[in-house]
Amino acid sequence: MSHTPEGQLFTDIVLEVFKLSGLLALEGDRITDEFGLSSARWKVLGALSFSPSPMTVPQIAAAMGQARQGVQRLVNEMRDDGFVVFQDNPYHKRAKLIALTAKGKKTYERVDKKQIPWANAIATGIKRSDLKTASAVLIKLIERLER
Amino acid sequence: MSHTPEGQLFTDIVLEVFKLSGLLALEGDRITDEFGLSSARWKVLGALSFSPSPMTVPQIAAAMGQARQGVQRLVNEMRDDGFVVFQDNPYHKRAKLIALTAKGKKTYERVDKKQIPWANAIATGIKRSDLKTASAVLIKLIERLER
DNA sequence: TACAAAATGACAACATATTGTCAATAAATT
DNA sequence: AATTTATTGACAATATGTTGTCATTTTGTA
Repeated sequence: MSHTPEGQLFTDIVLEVFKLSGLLALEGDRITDEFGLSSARWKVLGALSFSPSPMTVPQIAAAMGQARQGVQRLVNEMRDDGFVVFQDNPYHKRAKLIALTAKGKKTYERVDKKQIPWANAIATGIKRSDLKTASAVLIKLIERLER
Repeated sequence: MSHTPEGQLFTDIVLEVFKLSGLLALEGDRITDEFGLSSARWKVLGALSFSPSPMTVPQIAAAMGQARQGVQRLVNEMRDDGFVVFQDNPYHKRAKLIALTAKGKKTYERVDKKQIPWANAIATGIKRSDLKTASAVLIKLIERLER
């Protein structure tokens, strides 16, 4: 048995995703450093910012595609540093709702502002349609791996 | 200042890459576990397998987009476990050449065989041209981040 | 309702990966 | 050739992330 053409292309993409993920984490650390954040913490703030309502730790972990225990540790530290706050969950005694504090919101906005010119510069000159296709393919792959 | 359409799409891709990378590492650990490997070790074997000649640790790290120290630790452990061997480098006294042992080659082939049907299944039904586009976009982004 | 199964947070162990430092080696510069 | 700069491996500290266990709480089911 050998790779189908599609299977081979997917295998190529796997290697590229690993490499790109490492490079992006490095750059994310640089961008967020001055705000007391890191790539990992930035991702948590992002998940909370995109959500219309506070989330529990397992929900954040699912959104990030990570184990809940690692996210729990990050969230605990970010609470100690004042970026998030734990709210009582009326529907669940154990699973607190994690909400952004004013500091958390403000910091995320500052990072976002700093990130914009960087993102624009990197994406310049790549066809919009190609970026859309790449994004759609990645989403499809994520869906297939989540099951 | 706000995101250009391309910049916004790139930002979406960043989040997708992070999530996909985590999911792929999980699946890679499962696939390689029975062979005494992990996603991280699999990537090292892959870098060596793709190269026509033995590589030094810094070369492997560059190919993987990672810090050399982490790769050094992996390589040292993989030598202890018999997957790779250090060869004298005629051009460099300190930087040994890392080569696959027979066990390393054989193991990589076995993992590859096990990985093929998985890759084919996941990629089935996604347009070949879309996969090609996604791969090309990722490569472009990697190049821009490496500088 | 009562009981079994799943979810959650706390804690610990371990794997992965970056950053920093140091001494030895190699490469570049003057 | 001599000196400076960069590279490399070893080692340590730290951050990130997975896995496993346990007690508690929640959810599903008989």
